[in-house]
Amino acid sequence: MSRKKFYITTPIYYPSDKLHIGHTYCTVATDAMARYKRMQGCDVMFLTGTDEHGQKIQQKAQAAGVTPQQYVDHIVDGIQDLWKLMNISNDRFIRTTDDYHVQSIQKIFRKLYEQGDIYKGTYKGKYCTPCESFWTESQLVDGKCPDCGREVIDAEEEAYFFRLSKYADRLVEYYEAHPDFLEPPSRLNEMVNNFIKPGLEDLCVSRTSFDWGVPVDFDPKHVVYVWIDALSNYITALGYGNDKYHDFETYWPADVHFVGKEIVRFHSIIWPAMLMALDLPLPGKVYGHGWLKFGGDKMSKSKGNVVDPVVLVGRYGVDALRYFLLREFPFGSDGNFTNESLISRINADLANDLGNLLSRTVAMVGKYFGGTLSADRAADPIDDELLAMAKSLRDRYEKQMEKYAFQNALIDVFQLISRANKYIDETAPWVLAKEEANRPRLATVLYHLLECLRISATLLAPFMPDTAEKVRVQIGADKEAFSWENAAVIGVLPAQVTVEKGEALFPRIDMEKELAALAQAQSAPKENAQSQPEQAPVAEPIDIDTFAKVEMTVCKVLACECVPKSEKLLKFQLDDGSGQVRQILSGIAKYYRPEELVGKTVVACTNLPPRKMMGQMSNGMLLSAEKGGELHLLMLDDQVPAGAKLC
RNA sequence: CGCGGAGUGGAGCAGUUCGGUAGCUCGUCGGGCUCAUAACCCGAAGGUCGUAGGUUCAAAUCCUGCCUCCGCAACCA
Repeated sequence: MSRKKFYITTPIYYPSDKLHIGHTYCTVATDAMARYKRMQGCDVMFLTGTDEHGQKIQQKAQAAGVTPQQYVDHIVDGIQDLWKLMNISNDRFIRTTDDYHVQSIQKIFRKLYEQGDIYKGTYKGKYCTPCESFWTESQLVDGKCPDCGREVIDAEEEAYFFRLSKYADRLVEYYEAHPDFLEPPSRLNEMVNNFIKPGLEDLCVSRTSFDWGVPVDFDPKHVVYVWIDALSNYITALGYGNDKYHDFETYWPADVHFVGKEIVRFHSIIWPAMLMALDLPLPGKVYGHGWLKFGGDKMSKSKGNVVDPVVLVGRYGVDALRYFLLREFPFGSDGNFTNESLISRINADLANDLGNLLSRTVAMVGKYFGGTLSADRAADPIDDELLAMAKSLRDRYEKQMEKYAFQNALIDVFQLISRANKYIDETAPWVLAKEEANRPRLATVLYHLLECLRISATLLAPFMPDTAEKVRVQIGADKEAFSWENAAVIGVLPAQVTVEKGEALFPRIDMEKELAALAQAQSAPKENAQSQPEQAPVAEPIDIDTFAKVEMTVCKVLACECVPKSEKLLKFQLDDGSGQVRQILSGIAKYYRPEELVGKTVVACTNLPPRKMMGQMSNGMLLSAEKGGELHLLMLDDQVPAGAKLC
């Protein structure tokens, strides 16, 4: 009988920047799942990789003065280092710049073209020749280019399209027949309501505006756009359309794609439609996990609240971070990352409960038996509850893992750990140790504790591989004792087991000290750690002439009102000293109420091209100052006259 | 009426599918123990489950209205 296969993937990440904790989260979850399936005896294929093409990379490389290939090579090195650091056990790592992938993409593209699922069409739009930009009808301002205000002409750009619309009905049928295809279920509603119901449009799958991509081999001025290039990685990495690998038959379809919720749409609509077109089976499941926020805010570079996994691993170790990520947050929903919660998890669960249980158990075997348990036993009814819990843990854990409920699986394991700590109190080994006659009973109690540690550590191994190994060594178990089968059995360790006292698994952390240290480590720019070519200077230096081009005019606020249906915009009528009323829209509705601004003296940049927002014209930009989420409109003394120029 | 998620003891969450004594972790207070990483164990205080109605013998759970918060999309020049 052949082993059951299990194929699991992460998204392929876009190496235009350093990866952060969100990518780490997804990859760690995938890794835990892969390790769990391996432990169960499955033939696992765990794939991750990088999506390296596209305009953004090309631009970044150009800015850094290197070739796109050099640029991505450098970043990908960093990503692979990060996965090594995080103890990620991926079986394969695909780069969309790998030859075999490129070759496959060309074949896929050609096949779809030849069978009519891809057709050559035209992207119609308005073209502004000086700006070399395409605009849609709705983007135009007064029928003119929104950037420069000049005339635009009708123009067409040649492009290839994928007949996505053709598959809309089949997709809906598929969702109905496989309600588990996309999880959590709320995400499916979102997809159907937002994208399928309004009608699917054919998808533009090639570009001519940049060339860092896979060329269409029969029409080389086009490059294949991200949809086909990136999504196909899940099959090209198995050898579909190439000779590099030969296990497509073995592993496809994937059992599950783990993806962030921002790319659920691509994986639940475009990817299945592509597979239908290729006449291939669809993946078993797409799981859209949530995002990690930081202190309630979305993480973003500009807010400076990006959590760097490397810093955390350096301070607390890989396993602590891996555990925290999967224990603290329900996999399907957004989670709020805070340094406090991280430290408190480590202290409460890993140091106090697990680490301390190991430490006290091993210490007692040492103290009372010289490190090797004697073989005599004496059972007691008080053991029953603990043992029942230990024996049944594996099945409860399995149920949660099969649902990708990592959080609940870990909670189950720690219930046993807690119960074992309580068992020590109930049995009071230090009392038993006082009378020689109690030795069999004492040995029994300690043996039970060691067995609970063995079972717990076995089941924790997918989450904390290194820690499980440390526990194994300390409790004197051999590797076979840590098998999936043994995790549901009591009595696996030899009766006369010999323990080996070791270091504390997780030293307790001083919360206050660490918070201070972390705040510093995370806010201080890591100048030396930044070896990336993309490190741009904080601001590009400009000369005085460039600066002088900016016209800043003092204006009086004549009127100010909210823009209907807009959360952010306020509409200003301003006296700029010209005698004409100038209208400017500004995204500061969150910070000011319109009536409080009337009559104020403000500064506007007045030589920006006009721009349309929410259907209204804006002729310039009001100056304000922002830091750390606070914003203040620049206001001058009311004696400054309207029309005065800043210089 | 753009789409979606969430409101449960001081904090963070589970429970809502298929109504039936409101649960977990942290924190606080009191007690116990000494094997252990000032750890562990027990107990207590603390919630009319956002709000107003409705269905029901019974609602955190089902239905309706409303309020608040948070994402996404269109607007942050």
